[in-house]
Amino acid sequence: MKDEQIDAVSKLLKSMSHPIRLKILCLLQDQELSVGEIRDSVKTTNANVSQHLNILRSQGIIDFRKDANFIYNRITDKRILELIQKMHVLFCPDN
Amino acid sequence: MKDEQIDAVSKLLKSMSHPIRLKILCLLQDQELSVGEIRDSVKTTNANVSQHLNILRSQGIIDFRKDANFIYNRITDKRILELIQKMHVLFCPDN
DNA sequence: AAAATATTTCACAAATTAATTAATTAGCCT
DNA sequence: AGGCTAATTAATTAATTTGTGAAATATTTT
Repeated sequence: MKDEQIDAVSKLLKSMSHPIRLKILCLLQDQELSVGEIRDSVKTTNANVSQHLNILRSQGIIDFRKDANFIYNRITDKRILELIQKMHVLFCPDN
Repeated sequence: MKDEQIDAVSKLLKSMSHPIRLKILCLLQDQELSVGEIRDSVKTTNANVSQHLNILRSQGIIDFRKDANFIYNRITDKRILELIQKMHVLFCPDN
């Protein structure tokens, strides 16, 4: 890896390396979820989820669509899906 | 992933997500290197490399052996090797 | 034993990250 | 329009991370 790539990938990893954000990504693996649904799953405040979502959005990892006054989030980058699957295989062999 | 696994994996990712540490891991993919060799490659101070190595060691990602007054470092966890390879395929398709 | 080399440890300042609360925006419904 | 719900933004504070330089440790060499 070249230095630029190192920088880009480390930023990506950093944005995935917070437990709340990693959990969000896991939840979004196979479904889209609203901010409120995510908030309930990760058990924190609305504002906190919103901020974490923003970090993932600014990295281009997730995208959202608006429906009424709900915002549905989903993973846009297929490479992230692959990476999460790989981590699952490597580090969570049972289940 | 269960919550405990989420926590464990996010710690792992966090330790890999600093550019210096990611570069160290890339360098150690196929060879063992002394602290000084790593210092030259990543262009920082000895103390800084030493501290980053400690973070990787305490995560069980790398190990070292002593030879004279050199310390040679290598990756111990094969899963880390696989993960790095996957990231390389996904995010650095050319080269 | 002293000097030199390789690495680590320590203490500190600067920068970044994270959670919390309150305020704000946006869209729906009656 | 006014009230309600969903989500975001902003400001503040606490905690963590990072890099640096100096001192310490360990081993080799002279």
